Amino acid sequence: MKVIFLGTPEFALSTLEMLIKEHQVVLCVTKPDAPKGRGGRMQMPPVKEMAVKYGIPVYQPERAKTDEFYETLKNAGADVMVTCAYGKILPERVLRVTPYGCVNVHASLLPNYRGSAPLWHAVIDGAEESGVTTMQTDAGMDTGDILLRDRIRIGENTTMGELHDMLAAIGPVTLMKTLAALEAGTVTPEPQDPEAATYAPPVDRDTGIIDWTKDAKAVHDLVRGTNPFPVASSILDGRRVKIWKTAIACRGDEEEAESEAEALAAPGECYLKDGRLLTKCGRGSVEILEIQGEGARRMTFSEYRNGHSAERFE
RNA sequence: CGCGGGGUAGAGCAGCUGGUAGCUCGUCGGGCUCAUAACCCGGAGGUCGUUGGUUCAAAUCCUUCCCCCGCAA
Repeated sequence: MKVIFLGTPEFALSTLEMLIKEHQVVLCVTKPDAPKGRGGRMQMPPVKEMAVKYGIPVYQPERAKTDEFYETLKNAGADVMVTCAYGKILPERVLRVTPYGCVNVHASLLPNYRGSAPLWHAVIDGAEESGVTTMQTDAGMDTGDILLRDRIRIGENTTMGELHDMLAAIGPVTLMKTLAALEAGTVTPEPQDPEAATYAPPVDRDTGIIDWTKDAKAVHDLVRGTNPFPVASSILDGRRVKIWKTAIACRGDEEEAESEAEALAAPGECYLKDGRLLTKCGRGSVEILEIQGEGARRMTFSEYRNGHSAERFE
């Protein structure tokens, strides 16, 4: 089929590449170049880089609600539009410029985690499974009828980055099945249950600030759910630090009770137990495995402690 | 030219109002202990990122380049 692809970040690359191989991508729509990284130099979105590499026309409008946007997509003469983390809501009329409409590849099991950051929230919430959903895009925020879903399990220590890679790997597969089924007319769009919907709002640096009064599991989930971006952070003895990796040392529940002394410790307090350097949480404790101070590289907590005090997180 | 921090023993840091370097951990040797990421004693290990300069003298001041990182986007 002739396809218009709309996507922006790295997550969309595997899907775009598969489309290029299996179908004919006639136009790539992506967000405008933006200043990025240290130095603030302009950089093109990952999707644009790939499109350029394959010699596919690129369109980078600021807004999607313009006549120009509508005309451009309509004139592309495609059979179907595919969106994958494009980052903009498409107007109703645009969704109808191709015979097969628009198919969205979303990194969650809809109706769970509608919105822009499903990967992050699934891990932060401690969800045990996730997956990829393809849907017939409508004018809402990930509210369209579901076409196909593929599931995967999320491990206890899986990071957001790892989940990203897993879903980026199956996304193209789910999409190919979806397109084939659409063409063959063998798929029945299934409406989402609005009552069951949950939302995944954008994450920023503040999302990663650790609340040590929460349970060890919640702290650990936040750390892995914000790795490798925006990364969990806290204040340790007055210094800002990033916390890249933790392990649950003690859940503090019926299965894994804390000792009396531990239960009384203040949240955020660091202490040694059985040769391990632990940090007290609201309930239970975690072992910090990888930490990073300002202006420093990532290192183990033991290394960090050689040159800094490490009494208590705030 | 977006703002800013940093590159000093194997690791993490201090020293940076100039006079050839110190702490913690590790490591090696010895001691002590039922035992401990315990403790005690002793040793090895650094041309202080790179280039040039100022000076009687620079890790410490100025300069070139390389690398790392935080913030903001």
